[in-house]
Amino acid sequence: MGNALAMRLVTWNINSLRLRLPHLETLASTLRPDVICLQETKVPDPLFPAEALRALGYEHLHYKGMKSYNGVAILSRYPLTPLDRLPDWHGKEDCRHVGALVHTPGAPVELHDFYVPAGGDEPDVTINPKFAHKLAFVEEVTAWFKNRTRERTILVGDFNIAPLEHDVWSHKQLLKIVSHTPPEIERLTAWQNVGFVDAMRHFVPAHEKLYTWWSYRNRDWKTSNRGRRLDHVWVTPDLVPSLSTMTVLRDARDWTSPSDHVPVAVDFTL
DNA sequence: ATGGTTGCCGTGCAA
Repeated sequence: MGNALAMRLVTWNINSLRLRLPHLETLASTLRPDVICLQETKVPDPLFPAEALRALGYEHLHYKGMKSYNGVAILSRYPLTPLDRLPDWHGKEDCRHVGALVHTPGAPVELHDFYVPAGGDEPDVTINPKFAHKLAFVEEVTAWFKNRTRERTILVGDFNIAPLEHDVWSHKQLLKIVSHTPPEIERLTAWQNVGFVDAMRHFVPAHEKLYTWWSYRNRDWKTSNRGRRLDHVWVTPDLVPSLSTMTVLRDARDWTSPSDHVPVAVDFTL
């Protein structure tokens, strides 16, 4: 970005960092983000392609990954101070959260990158432990943020919950589908109400459809357009005046061998 | 109501 006191932030569930490294290069050269938060990197730390990312201009890297599943990463042109001592959510070492102070040309901002559990297919905690895990994860994260100072903080990631009626293609048909059920939405809303503002909906009114994910299982994602907004950018209220633009990079869903999620970019004047 | 596809790997599992 031209403005020295600005930051372009992208969040993207890349669904395998190593497979889609060429797409990340495209993203880096076209949007030129200052900071990129990735989810589902699916790469153990010793195999993380750090050199390739540094070559793209992301000198500062903070990541936590494992074999085959999950994995999150922050790539930054600005120096990072990783937040160590983040909780081990739900007693699992499953690489769903990293955080760092980002030393922008303005004052530092605290950035959290989350990959919330998808929760399986059955929205019933008594028969589906993955759904129970998802609800418990959000509850634990909510309780943790209640005890922190909540200023100059940004939360992004694949939250795997589409909370608003127009965050899904059919509110009525998805009410019993994991990602849009009332217990998930209640918990996500409680988390947000700890002290965050939905930055995407700051730009796009609640009555307009807004999606970031289209299933692989639709032959023609664009025609059927059965999308959901699973990816989010939240900011503390003090950062709302610094929100400048927001872009959902819908075109990325048509890239060769795409992720099922598309990148979301937000520009700040910090 | 069901099945649809993808990535990880080398089989089913998770999404």
